[in-house]
Amino acid sequence: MGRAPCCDKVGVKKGAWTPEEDIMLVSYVQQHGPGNWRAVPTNTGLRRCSKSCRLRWTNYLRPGIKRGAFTDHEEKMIIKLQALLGNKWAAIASYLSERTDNDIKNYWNTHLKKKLKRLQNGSDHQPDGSSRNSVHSRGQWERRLQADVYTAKQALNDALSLDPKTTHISNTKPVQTSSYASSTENIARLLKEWVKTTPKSEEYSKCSSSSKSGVDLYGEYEALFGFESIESSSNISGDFSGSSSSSTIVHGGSTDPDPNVIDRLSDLENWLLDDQGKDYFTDFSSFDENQDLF
DNA sequence: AACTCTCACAACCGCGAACAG
DNA sequence: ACTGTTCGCGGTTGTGAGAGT
Repeated sequence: MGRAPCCDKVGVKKGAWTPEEDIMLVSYVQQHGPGNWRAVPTNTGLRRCSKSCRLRWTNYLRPGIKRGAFTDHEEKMIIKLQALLGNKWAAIASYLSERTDNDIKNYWNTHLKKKLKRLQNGSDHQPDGSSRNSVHSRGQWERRLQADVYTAKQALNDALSLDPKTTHISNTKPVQTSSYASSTENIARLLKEWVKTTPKSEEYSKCSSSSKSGVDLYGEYEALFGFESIESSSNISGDFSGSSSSSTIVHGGSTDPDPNVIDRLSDLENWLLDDQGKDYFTDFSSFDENQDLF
């Protein structure tokens, strides 16, 4: 039998959300909390599909969402987690506080996928058949990566196979009405952006231009896979169990993480933050020959 | 200045899982 | 156990902005 549409397609508005719609949605969620999205359009008068309301809330209006350029550390986390988990964006997002799965997915598709492909193609480039990019070192690297991915997967499986009733991986904050108040910050930001006419920030410009004009391939690898400043990202290790969005890992509700679980996750966490990560990609020795790739 | 191309990101769509009756 | 509904996820598309010609 056919699947019932999530909403009546007739009269449903599509496209970009207006600040007025955002305010209507936020005020509704402040009152009733997120959930029962089916009822949102009728109760708010929004001429939007329930799915659209949920998406708008989870990706843009929800409190605690960080916008703007991804940091080096976030980039590295995404790369490693993607290698480990595949395109499980919600799961990856659970490790990156303040980022949404949609944000990460977009960033991967528009930046990281291309970046990695470029780097991979560059390393495969063997014009004379006797490139310094030896199959030997490449093979070593692949084996090391496979081994460590296996180890990390094992750690993840162990952690996830624990009894959910006693598993408190997350110290996700309990849902409180007051927590929605900070949505006003998101609204304020959206309103600000709505009327913004100023040029993009320096950081953003730097970020977007670097992908086109970068010339230091070695530096690119270092930047991608080095973890030189873990301290600067203390929220990852300190807030490791804190989740930003819904996830397959988070079991939610508790503010008292089980220390056993944290211990069992440590292999994975260590791998994610491991400084050795960059070594996988520095076995390639012909960076200087591939500068034209950028 | 006008046009085209490329990029980045917000939003949509369809599928499957989870849940309720 | 079955059926219908709702939700969440991942892939894909649409579109505006900026860069290039």
